Amino acid sequence: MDALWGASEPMTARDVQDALAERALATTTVLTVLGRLERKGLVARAKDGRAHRYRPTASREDHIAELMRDVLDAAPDRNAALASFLGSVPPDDRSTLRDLLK
Amino acid sequence: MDALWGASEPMTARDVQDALAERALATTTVLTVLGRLERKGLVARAKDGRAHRYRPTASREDHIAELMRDVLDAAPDRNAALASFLGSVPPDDRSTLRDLLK
DNA sequence: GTAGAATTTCTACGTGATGTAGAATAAGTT
DNA sequence: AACTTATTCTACATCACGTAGAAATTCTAC
Repeated sequence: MDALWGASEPMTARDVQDALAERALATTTVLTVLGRLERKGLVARAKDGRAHRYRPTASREDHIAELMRDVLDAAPDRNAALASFLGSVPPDDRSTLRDLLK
Repeated sequence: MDALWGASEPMTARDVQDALAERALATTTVLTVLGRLERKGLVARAKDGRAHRYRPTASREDHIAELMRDVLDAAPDRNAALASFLGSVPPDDRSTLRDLLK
């Protein structure tokens, strides 16, 4: 659905439809979904001639990070949740985190 | 719903119903939900006399951690996602993580 | 400037998850 | 055996989501 993370430029609905050509979606389907994504704040759009150009409001990784925070926010004990998270994640991730926290 | 994280002992459906007394749920409602949670592997049950005793299969924090991993697994670039996560989280959390990674 | 094509909006339908609970059934208790 | 209680099965409303048609809007080209 969010195959417009994969583009560098904002895309029109037509562009999105073409990018998802394997699925043979109707144009209205693409528009409906883009509209719903906009309502949820995941994409923004700007008029461009007859059409609109849609772009993600956050990068895919930023979006992932936001979801992770949302989940974490549900924890009554954040520290315990973070500890469990660290313990359950592959060692490479721990290395990454260690480096990033320098 | 999962107010049985809050108990130390496995609870019967009746116990759960009592714990959620404010909601005045029918007994069958509680049973239905517990059954669905069992199907999803979130709770396990063992027979105890006429009834069953239900218990969470993981602590709340472990469950949170699992959800966080599930989200992270959707990232094509884990490191970037982790970086964004660290950047978007309160400083206290970063301290916690630093300590845990020692 | 009007006909035609592209774009958008509005409405709608099927499916699956979830909150809710009744009817029927099973299983102890007295 | 009668009664209470727990469980299962079925069901319904609501919501998100994938999908798309009909209608309205808006460019474009003649």
